[in-house]
Amino acid sequence: MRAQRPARRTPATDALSQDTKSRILDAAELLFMEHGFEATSLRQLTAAAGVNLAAVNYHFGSKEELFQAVLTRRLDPMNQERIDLLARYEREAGSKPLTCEKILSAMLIPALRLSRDEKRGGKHFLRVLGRAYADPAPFIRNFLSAQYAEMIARFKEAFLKALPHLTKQELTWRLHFVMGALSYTLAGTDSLKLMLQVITNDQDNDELLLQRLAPFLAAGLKAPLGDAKKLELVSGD
Amino acid sequence: MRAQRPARRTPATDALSQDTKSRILDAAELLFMEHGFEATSLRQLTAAAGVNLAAVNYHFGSKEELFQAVLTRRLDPMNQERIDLLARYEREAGSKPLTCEKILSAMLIPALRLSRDEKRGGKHFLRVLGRAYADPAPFIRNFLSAQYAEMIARFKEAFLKALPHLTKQELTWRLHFVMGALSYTLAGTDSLKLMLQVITNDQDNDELLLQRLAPFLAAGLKAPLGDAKKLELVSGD
DNA sequence: GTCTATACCACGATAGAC
DNA sequence: GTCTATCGTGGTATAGAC
Repeated sequence: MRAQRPARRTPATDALSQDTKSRILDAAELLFMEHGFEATSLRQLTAAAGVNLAAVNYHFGSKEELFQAVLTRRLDPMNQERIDLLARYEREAGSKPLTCEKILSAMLIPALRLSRDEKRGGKHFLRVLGRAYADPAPFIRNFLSAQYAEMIARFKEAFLKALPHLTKQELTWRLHFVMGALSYTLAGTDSLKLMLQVITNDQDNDELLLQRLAPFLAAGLKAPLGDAKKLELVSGD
Repeated sequence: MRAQRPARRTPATDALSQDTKSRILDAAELLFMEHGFEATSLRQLTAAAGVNLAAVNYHFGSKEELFQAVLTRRLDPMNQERIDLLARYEREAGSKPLTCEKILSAMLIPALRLSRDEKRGGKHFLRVLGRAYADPAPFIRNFLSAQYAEMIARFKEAFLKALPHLTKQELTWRLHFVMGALSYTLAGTDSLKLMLQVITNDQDNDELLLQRLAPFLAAGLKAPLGDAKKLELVSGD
């Protein structure tokens, strides 16, 4: 069989162990999820993928570029889905502003679908993504901010219309909190689960999780502006 | 001057370059903050601390145990402060249950004080901590869940009294979201700041940040239980 | 007890043979 | 496209100086 480099891959062709590039991506997604980026060696990665050590550098240029490829493969379609869903909701609503809950749905549903889709990495990928958010490596930070730029801008605009009482700056911070809680939750960090003694069984699935997260975030977004004295954050002893 | 190993260190003695152990801890805190745990080499760390390469293994046993020492040095006192502050609030309130805001204050104020205290690592440490939450390494996950166990248990109990309409399980999840947003925010991940185009100047300090975070979290905690249909999370496309 | 120099094997990356 | 050999650097262990 002649080796060739396909211009564009479809989900169908990714189904069972195919070309070198996809095998590397699949193995990388799994191992980065289990051990993180730095703690995953190219030697164990290429061994798991059944390819030569040098194949990563040949196909992706470096370990860092491989990581970006792992992220972009799932993240771009998911964010595009979010943008499209938001646009559809806005079309359906006509000139009326969307509710907070509706806008949140446009963020959460594509993430939920991805986490359920084993063919697209499922929870593996979201955990890699959640960890990437907190990574201090500049190449990751710059990459993520570029990947998210368009989606964030659109949702910010939608939230501004839904929450006219908030200033732009206030909304920016609240979106920061939303993204924090969201990525944290989707990443499913075990440390917190352990801390909180959560028993995660199969019934307690991602859909139920997001149904719990959504009201929490919606209430936070709609909250009245903070009063410093009420919270006694001024350190008086 | 005779070399000796003090049984217990005080903040005062940590003020200016002291013994090998403290110099290593200070350098580690700074470098782990800047580059993360895995990306920081013991060679650059010991060079920055002005000690020999083998000193880390002599004093701490391994790089992993050094990381735990970096965490425990700040985290234990902060969580003890949280527990004490909550107990004081409960004493002052008598038999009445505390408000959500008051309980959140007991969580946030010690964190805010730490972030402001340059002598205790300030923001450096909180950023290391935020990243540690998302780290998949088992030794970090187990360590953190053990360190937080007591604090979480006490606050959970307090919140249960303040929010009698929530089931224990529901509260567990909401605390998960709270910890997510909190650690994320305190960690101050630049990727999100970049994504959201936040201009962080000196006036936009941590106190202001927590004054914004607290109402958001309080509203989320007090939110009514979620309604799945309202959020249209059921994927009917 | 504390510190230093050094040796060890695994790592990411790359050049060059095939 | 793939493979092997090799380089500089990573964490770690230890022998011996003080």
